Amino acid sequence: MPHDKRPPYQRIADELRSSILTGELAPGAKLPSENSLKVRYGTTRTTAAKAVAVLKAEGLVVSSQGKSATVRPRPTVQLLTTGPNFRRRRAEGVSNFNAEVEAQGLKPDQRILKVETVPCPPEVADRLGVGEGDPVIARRRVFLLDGEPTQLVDGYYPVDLFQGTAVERIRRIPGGVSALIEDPEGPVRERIVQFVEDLEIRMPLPVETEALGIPQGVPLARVLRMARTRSGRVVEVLDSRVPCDRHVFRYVIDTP
Amino acid sequence: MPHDKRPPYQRIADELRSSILTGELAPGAKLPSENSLKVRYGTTRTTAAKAVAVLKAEGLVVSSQGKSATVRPRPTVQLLTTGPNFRRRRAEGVSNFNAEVEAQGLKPDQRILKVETVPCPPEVADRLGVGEGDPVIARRRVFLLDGEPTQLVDGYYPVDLFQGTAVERIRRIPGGVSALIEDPEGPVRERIVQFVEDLEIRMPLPVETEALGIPQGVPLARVLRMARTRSGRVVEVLDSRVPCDRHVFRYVIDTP
DNA sequence: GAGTGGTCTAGACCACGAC
DNA sequence: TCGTGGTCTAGACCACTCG
Repeated sequence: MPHDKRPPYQRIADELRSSILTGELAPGAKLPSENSLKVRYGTTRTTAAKAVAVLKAEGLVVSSQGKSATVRPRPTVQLLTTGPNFRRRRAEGVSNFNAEVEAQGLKPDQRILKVETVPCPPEVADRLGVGEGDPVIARRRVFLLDGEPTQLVDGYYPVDLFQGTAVERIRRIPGGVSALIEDPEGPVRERIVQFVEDLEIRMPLPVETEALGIPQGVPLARVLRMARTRSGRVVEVLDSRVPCDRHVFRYVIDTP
Repeated sequence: MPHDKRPPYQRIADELRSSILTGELAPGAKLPSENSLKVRYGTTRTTAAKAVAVLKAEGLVVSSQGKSATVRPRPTVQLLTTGPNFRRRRAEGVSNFNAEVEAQGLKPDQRILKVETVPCPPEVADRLGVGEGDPVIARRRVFLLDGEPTQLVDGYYPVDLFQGTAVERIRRIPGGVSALIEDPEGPVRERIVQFVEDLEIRMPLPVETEALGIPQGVPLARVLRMARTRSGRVVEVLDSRVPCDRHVFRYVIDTP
């Protein structure tokens, strides 16, 4: 007999997990039903269900009513952040997200949900150098991958620079806001020389789960990115929510 | 009456979550006991426990036997990655981790668990430019924060460069391996000009949970970092596991 | 010792999906 | 229609912590 120090539901979870990690149960494959687990391990369905719940919390398994639980597929899109990359894409007039996604053979899209002037939230105020609660322009967008929502991206812009510009209009800006910032005819007329990107990783809240269709056990990256111009002013703060089952991050850092 | 479309355990979870997010239940505070929830909501303890389990899976709550469930504290240490930073710390002879942690008023430490020559794992082989299974030197370390394990860091090094050097000895290398790589008297004698850092975020496996003391509902970042020298050769691959409840990431990207 | 969470049993009803 | 998972009840025993 195996030493049964661990409770039954963990033993069941352990064995299923091994099958998944060795590839015996491939991504997309069906797990044994809770009833068959109940029989196989001589326990109740409640306990079998708890074992499956463990694997869902680990992000290895997804399930929904009426269907068999299945092994979750692995992440797909790489989000690549490098200085030269940004510069090249600015020149080409494509957004970073679109370029990355297309390079990986998928169909990107984005939708502008809302553009509004709002009191500045604290994490943004810190970075943008305005007072908390001061008015800022917020552009709220959702990025799509093959038609499915895949990122929520809110852009924040100082009113003193962007009031009355295309940033305030609920319409795509050709080449993105970065292009407008660097446009020699635009409201800023300065080059962006630096991005600072902060990643905080946590489990999503139910609102985020719903908005992004995140399955159980999938972490969320909250990415706060500020763009600084040559004069040192922060002209944009992006606040993104990125589900970690569909993305990996790559940063390229050159050392002087 | 509230429309009870959502099941009772979710309603309980919702109310507790609100209390946590508004700060009414501060980090470290005790949650109501499962028995008191059972009474308050007129249900069974099983259901109350499930509500608490939801919050644990969301990483908002931690619990253990005999003690009240409590609100989880927030992350602390920032891991800052920038080119100039690396260069400065190389000059000062301190490691990045140590510098970051000390700057934030905590006591860093690291322990070398093992140094061994092993068959190269696939993700490392890709990056190091050696065949999968070819021998490589692996330095396995654990980083500590105030005495608690906080990161697992495995460094991989090509044997042709580092066999017979300090990299093979189970002892700290003054200034770190980077210093040895750039040492004009060392085995490589080239400057590191670039880091490429890949982050994959997922929930930890039980082995990782145990090794790092990760509470439920806390994601894990697996960071694969390669260091490239001026000649283009990758001379080091670091494979780290970083619990996301104790760290946030910051990358600074300069755009040419 | 009293109270806490961890885990289990043995049922039940329901919503949903596949056939 | 039948099998699936989603959820619940009403108990129970245990290990642990705290006062």
